Amino acid sequence: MKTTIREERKKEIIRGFYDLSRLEGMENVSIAKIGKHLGMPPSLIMHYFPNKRLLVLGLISHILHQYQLIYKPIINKFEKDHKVYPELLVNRLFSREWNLLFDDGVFFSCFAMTFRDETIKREYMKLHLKLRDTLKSILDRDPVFSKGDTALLAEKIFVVIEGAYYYLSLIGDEKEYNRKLNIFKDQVFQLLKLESQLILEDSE
Amino acid sequence: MKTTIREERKKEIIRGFYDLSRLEGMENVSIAKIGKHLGMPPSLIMHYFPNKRLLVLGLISHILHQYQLIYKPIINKFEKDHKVYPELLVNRLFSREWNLLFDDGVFFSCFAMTFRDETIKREYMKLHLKLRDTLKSILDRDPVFSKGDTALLAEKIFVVIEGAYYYLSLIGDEKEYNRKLNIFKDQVFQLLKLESQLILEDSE
DNA sequence: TTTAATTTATTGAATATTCATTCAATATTA
DNA sequence: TAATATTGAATGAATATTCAATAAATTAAA
Repeated sequence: MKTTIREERKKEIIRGFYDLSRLEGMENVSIAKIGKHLGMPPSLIMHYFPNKRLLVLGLISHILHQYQLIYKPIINKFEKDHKVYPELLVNRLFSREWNLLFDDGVFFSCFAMTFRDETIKREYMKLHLKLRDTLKSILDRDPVFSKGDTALLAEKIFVVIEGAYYYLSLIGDEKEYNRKLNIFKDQVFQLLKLESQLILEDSE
Repeated sequence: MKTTIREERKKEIIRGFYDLSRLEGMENVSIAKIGKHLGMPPSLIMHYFPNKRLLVLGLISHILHQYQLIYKPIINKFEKDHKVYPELLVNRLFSREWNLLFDDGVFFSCFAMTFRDETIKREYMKLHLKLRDTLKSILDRDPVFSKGDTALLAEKIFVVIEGAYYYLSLIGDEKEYNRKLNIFKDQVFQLLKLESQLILEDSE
């Protein structure tokens, strides 16, 4: 276990960076602040992350990993089943229990960096492709949906999910939030319903 | 015209802030840099914007105003007509000529601030409500669509537009970009078609 | 197994640079 | 004459990063 201390410390630092970003906003977090927060000198942070960009890159991997985890329970649920129940799927795709575990502000701060850093852009791209692919494989296991273009359907579903994720983040009022959330859930539900109708009609 | 110099200068400063943000990323733009870029001392900037937050707020108003302008030609086109041609509408909603006039990186940098600043959040919210309202009023002028829930339809359309705006910004490859763009255009087209079908069926 | 050598982890002080902001003085306009 | 616009110099605080020194852990030699 040569690298155990090293890896532990790196994780600890990124975790501290994330926690502070959540509290104060990413653009207001400095290496000195992370050091103070974790009770270590800034020079130790620089020892593990030789410059700030590498630290930011580390945070982004962390964020994207966390984001991906959100969809883990969805996958697990559907891994046993070989049939997709649209209501169930929609509810899970829009479930926001994880909201407590994940900071949207940090996510979008990192996303904004996408426009100035190709490496970061690729990381985000990879995540989005993976999410679509996961949904595709869920649909592929269903006897009906697998007859259609599951990749296409996954694209159409995720564009609504992500548009909703973006737009709903602006809404403070809970009632209004839920009203709109239900609109978008219904919209995805319609996509699923329409697709299965078309497939069933074709096979007649 | 007492305030003409004042207002001109403020515009100039915000314009400089925007230009630099575009070039170097918003988080890397300081008051000193704006000053150098415009050939004026930082103290003059502080004269018009007593602190940086006010300057950022000014930039955000500018951005959101520009963003809104994107949809001006769409509105103008449909203001004369009292009929909505779905293909035409979709093409215009997804038209990206304005991409050259508008920096997405700055837009999302400002959007990220939404999570830490209620004033900024409200500004963004206002913009999004206005865009939906504009589309609603276009649909309201159409004899068919006006019989349905135009506000609901506008929500469903914009969530796709905004999801696409977000997602497509990650895609560099032009072919792939256009392939996906067409998927989302088709998706909105389907929303419009389905809605008019339902209305026409109901009225029989 | 103990010791010596070497690599890695940690510290704290110091660096130059950049940051937003202040201020008093001068120039311009109303 | 009064208000506003503009300048340039100065501020202290915060920034990322460097460096030399010490402590701890790991490896190699005895």
